Amino acid sequence: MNRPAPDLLKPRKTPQQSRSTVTIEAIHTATIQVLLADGVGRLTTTRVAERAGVSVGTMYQYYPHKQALLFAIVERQLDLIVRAMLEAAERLEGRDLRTVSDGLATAWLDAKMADLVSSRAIYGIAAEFDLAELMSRAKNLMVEAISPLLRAVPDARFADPDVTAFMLAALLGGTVRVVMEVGSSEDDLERLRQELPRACLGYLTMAACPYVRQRNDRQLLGRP
Amino acid sequence: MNRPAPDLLKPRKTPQQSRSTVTIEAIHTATIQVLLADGVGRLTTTRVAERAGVSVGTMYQYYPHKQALLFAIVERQLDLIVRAMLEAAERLEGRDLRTVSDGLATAWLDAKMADLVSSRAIYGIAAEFDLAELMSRAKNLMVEAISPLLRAVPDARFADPDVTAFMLAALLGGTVRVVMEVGSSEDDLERLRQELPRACLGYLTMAACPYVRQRNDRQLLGRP
DNA sequence: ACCTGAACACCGTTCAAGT
DNA sequence: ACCTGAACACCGTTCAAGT
Repeated sequence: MNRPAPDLLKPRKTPQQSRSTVTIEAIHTATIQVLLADGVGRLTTTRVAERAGVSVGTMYQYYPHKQALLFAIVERQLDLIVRAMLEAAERLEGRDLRTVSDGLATAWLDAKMADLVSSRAIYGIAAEFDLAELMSRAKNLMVEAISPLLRAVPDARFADPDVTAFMLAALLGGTVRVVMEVGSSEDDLERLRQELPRACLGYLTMAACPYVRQRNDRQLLGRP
Repeated sequence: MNRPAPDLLKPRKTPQQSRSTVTIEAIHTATIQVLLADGVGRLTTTRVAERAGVSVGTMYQYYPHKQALLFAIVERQLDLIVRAMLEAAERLEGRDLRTVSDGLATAWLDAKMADLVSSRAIYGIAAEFDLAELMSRAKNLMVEAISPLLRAVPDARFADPDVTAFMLAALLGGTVRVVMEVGSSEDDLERLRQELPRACLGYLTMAACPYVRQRNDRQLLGRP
């Protein structure tokens, strides 16, 4: 509903002189500062401009709306997380199911928990404007990384690695999101940390072909 | 951040005469209509009041903010879902692990998919204002329903049913949410429908004590 | 008890005028 | 090429005046 054309979300002007690059940077960091200090609800264009030391008009030369300010921040954060997952995927290529499962789950948790404040802030922003496309892109990247990883697991075969990767990405992303949004005491986060890897392994085991499941399960019995 | 006191979200005035009850109802349905017709972004107090056939001032006698309008809708929707889950829990009491797992997953999916439009609209609203408390309450109710259910499963023992219930609720809620937010083609929803029950069972099997896992797994091999 | 709607404060966005 | 800030349109909320 009411989604702006994608290119409108990008800075509308590319810097030609060095001073404008500085301006863009200043606006960007000012947005983060205001976001952390006052929350999304109190983030106004005037406040950001003031903090950045420029006039509102200047801001509108580089960011076409208020949304674009927030968009830039979310984009950077999603980038960090996607990169962490791609690195994990590379590192885990060819390892066994349990290692892959654990590796993905903890990589995801680490990436999200690394900057709790930013993560929470971003979930706070989420529906303030339309993040669907941005999230969708990030998710596709994850699926594209996980899918071949699943194919390369030596001790399991998946009927449809693409579907499994899709579901796994949704499971990881969604579970963490809900826990963080719901308020999430330290206890809750600790539980999440313990249980997410199990959920991940549980699903993957279930999605793998049956004989694998049995084999893998016997291994698990070895180490309670 | 910047959460209004809970009681401010409720109607500030209880109807004394029958005409005000009518007014409240009119405002409520007008909000839904505007939401569905124009989206959250275009929902304004004037528009709602106009559609309800009252003046803005009247609206503010019963709903202290714009947020309260949306709050009322989300509350009703969450209520429906929670109720569906409680009923499912009652129905599943004492059944075996697989039945319980499947029952919960499909009850959840059915409740969410029953009114796709509303569900999406609600996720769209979600961060527009602070739903944390509302969501938290709904989640607690679910955990309280699931936890005893897990205890009553005859063919499995859980080390900590509360933790498992907590995680299961997060898993169900989050996964569906992410898939719906990301845009979700019909294909994606179909995949979700197929995979969520497996994820649910996978996690529960993993969370159950090992000997159960093995037993349950043999059963599964019987019916591929 | 309930309703009205002009009035107020505030915010996002623009644009004519500057360097 | 880049910046300024008054001006405009719009929206959430209030309150004195009505029935």
